[in-house]
Amino acid sequence: MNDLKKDNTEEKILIAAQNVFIEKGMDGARMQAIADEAGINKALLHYYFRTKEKLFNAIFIKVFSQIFPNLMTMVLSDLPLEEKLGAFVETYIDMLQKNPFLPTFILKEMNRNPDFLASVIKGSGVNPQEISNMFKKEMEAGKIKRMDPREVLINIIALSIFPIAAGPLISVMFFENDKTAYNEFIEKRKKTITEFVLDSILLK
Amino acid sequence: MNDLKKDNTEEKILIAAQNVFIEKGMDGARMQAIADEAGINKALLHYYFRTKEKLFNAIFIKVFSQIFPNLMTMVLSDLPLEEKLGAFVETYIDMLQKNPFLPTFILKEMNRNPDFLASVIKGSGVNPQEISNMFKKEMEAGKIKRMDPREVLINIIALSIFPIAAGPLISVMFFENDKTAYNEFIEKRKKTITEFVLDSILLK
DNA sequence: TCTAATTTTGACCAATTGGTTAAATTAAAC
DNA sequence: GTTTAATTTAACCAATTGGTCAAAATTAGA
Repeated sequence: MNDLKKDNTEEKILIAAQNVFIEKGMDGARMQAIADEAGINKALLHYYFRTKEKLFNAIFIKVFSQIFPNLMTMVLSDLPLEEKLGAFVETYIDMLQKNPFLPTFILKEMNRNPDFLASVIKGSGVNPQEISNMFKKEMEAGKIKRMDPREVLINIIALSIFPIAAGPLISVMFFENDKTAYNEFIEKRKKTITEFVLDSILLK
Repeated sequence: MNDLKKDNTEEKILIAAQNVFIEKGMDGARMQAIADEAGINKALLHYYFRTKEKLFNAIFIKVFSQIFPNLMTMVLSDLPLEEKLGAFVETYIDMLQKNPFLPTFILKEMNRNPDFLASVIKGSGVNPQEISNMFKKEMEAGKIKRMDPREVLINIIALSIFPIAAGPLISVMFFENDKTAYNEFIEKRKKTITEFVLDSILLK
């Protein structure tokens, strides 16, 4: 058997499936559309991934690992908090700009199967405890205000994700659907989110 | 013709459709499921709303008006900013707790038809300009920091909506899927979001 | 009460969709 | 080169789904 050929087809399928699933969701995605985008026969799709659900699960796992990128390495770096936060927000929003449908996809499909979600999180290597500990240390060092460290993290993520997930809405409501103006707004947020958070948590 | 009966059936359909659409989305929703939930025949569904798309559009408009509740009246009240913000966050999160699928529904289905989205927003009576002006006045009065007023509003909404939209994720990652602990967390946020925002924007 | 309009229903339909199968093609093993 | 196994394809299938239709039931109006 030629591994090269097999890997190639499988890879093509995974890329195509990710595109279609992220845009249309599980229910809106069509196996035929995925086959077309991969440039293969629909039967071949079922040859590699027996059912739509199995293919979807594979994609969900793959996508989930992308949404929490080098988050952990950043948190564990020994940069000062200000720079750490700035770097995180910037690369995170960068990634979201390239994959604007990603947040909504996760948020929507997350509710499909709670047990599966739990297993995906466990397998993803994301360790919120470690991030919380990082913030706790900064609190004990008197650098930032005492508060629930989970809340700090969730606030940062919320401020980063929401304006992209709600892009079309914000674009229409605040920028008369001018995409350039909206993109500039998001671009600026790479800096202002950090300021906003630091102004709130830093002990002056 | 008996208006009472007609209104009753139509109302039953609208309620059932809202439940099904919000949980399953446009693609995942089944006309049969809506008919069942409304306790009527599927043909009757098509008698009142000719197509699935027409029914969906009616629901989207209805739901959209719920997600920005008495927002405008709150903004226009002459309470001091601190109380205004506190009241908004509290009632807003209250509403979201009762309709946890609502944000994801809007975020997902928003991309289906941009023109329709724009028309819905225009018709919804939400006026972001007026809210921006309110923040601008507070800036000119030297009460809060000078910044893009749109950003203030979006940050408040992001901090309120995201932790509910991402509920299952947060529940698993931070609370070992303990719903009670998660709910307490959200409950506390009714206060802490306000503090978080005020700490950041207030001029001390 | 009788009639016309409206509302409700059950049976039905065409199109779509996920999935199968058997045959054909390609690659690997000997 | 022949055989064997893996990959790819075209044709097909059963189930689901949005939607229709004609008849039945209910209501309104005279």
